[in-house]
Amino acid sequence: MPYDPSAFPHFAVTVDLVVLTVRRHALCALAVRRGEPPYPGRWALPGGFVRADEDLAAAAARELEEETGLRAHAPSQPALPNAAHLEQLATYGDPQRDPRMRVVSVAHLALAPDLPAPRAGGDAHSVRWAPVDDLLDQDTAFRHDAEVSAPLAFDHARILADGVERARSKIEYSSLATAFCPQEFTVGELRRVYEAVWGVALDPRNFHRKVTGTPGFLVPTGGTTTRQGGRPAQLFRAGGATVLNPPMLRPEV
Amino acid sequence: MPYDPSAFPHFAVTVDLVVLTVRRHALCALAVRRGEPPYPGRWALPGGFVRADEDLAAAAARELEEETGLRAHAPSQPALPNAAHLEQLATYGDPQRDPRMRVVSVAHLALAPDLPAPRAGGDAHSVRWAPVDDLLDQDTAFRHDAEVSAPLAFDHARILADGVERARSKIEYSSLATAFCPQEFTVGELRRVYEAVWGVALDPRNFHRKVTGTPGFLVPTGGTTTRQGGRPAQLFRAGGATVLNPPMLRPEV
DNA sequence: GATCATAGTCGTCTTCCTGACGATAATCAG
DNA sequence: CTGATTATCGTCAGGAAGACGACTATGATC
Repeated sequence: MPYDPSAFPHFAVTVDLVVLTVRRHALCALAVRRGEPPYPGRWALPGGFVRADEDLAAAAARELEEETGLRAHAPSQPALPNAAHLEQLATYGDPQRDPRMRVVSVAHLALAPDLPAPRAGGDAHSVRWAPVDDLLDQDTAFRHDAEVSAPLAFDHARILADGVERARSKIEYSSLATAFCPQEFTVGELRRVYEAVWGVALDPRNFHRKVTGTPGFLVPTGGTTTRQGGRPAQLFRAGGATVLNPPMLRPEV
Repeated sequence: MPYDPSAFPHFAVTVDLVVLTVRRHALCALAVRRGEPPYPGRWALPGGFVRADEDLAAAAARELEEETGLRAHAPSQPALPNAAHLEQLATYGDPQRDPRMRVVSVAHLALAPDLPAPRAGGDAHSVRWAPVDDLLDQDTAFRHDAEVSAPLAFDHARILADGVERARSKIEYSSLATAFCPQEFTVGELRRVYEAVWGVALDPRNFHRKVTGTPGFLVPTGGTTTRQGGRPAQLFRAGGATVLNPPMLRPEV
């Protein structure tokens, strides 16, 4: 096929990952500390170059596995152990976003259950889960937790904010919140996911009525657990339903 | 800034446009006929290469204006005449999607009011509005309208389908349907937009109650019109509200 | 000019869903 | 045994939506 390679500009293409999980009642994102310029020592989202013969989704899945050990699952394969939800988020291509060269980044959003510990690629201190509120808080100059005292590198604060907003809105009308839970979970655990992602308190009784009354959302496994304390709670798996109609309503204030 | 240009692969980056409008009770998309290989003679979405110093949104706005004369308006400037809603849709980067080379396409979605006629770049026959159902119908071999008898070039059928689905879902919970209307419009005209985009019939009385009862959605201009026949209808402009809560419900079947 | 078709607008009624919240059940820590 | 904690069921009032009747104001037709 004839074409003229000089007839159009060349770009580097990367994938960046917004990997979210819920830890200790807080929505957290995976952050890596940069070792090299630009922005050495600053925290950034994990990511990397797309390879010459690699699809965008494949590149995102590869980066996710390299950083966390998590496998991405396609919508068709819903219940692998250690599998995370992965979807494309948006693409960022401001000409000035990387001082080195023209880079277009295709950001992806991954939602994962709480993991024992982030698997560092090599240096255990170079990757961590950080509460998104800390990462996005611009006014961190006087925080005593120096680990997150500078804003994210590049335009990653913007990307993270977009990913968080996507997650917040998407759990309203889809069953995506179950992606934050282990394979078997209780209604209370699912409720705490909503509470952490939205930053609100939900009425346990109304929440229970809503999720157990939506056909196909939850299927009971028969087991119970007391891992949250209190009365034993029924265990559920995510049902086949992917859309939630009518949606879960996010409280106003 | 030191870097090694051979350390990562180079890509061509394009923007492709899904430009939607409502004409004669049908949801239509802008299609251009390709003159050169690959896929000569086939219909495709408008689009083109991103320039070396151009932001993605700017490239999409430039292509939109080149093809239609429409200006894109940012969310801050809601009511320019001849302005269309423009937003990023998704990015497509399958290594095989263009047989010539590795091309990553950042697709954008534009919603426009019905236009008098598509402004061709040069050849008036090379650009047209086509009903999306015709463009997406794979089984067009025996249609007598030969103009749309072949599937769209590249992966543009997939992109168009994604754009249509985005529009269909987004008018549920936002005031985006007004982007398909002229600056002043009636409740009935707005209802016909929903009916065309969703392909359903809506009850005029319930629709009227819903849209006029949602604060900030519509503001009356004081005028009336009989351009639809029948009793004169009040004219409205789009109000400041961008989200629709509770949403407009799309009928089940 | 009377009649009719068309489109717009206002109400009513029933049903469903939600938010608020009382009450009961089953565990663990002392 | 008592209290704290969490889970689960039930009740009630208010709001929103679907179904649909009724009326209004125009242009078209006879």
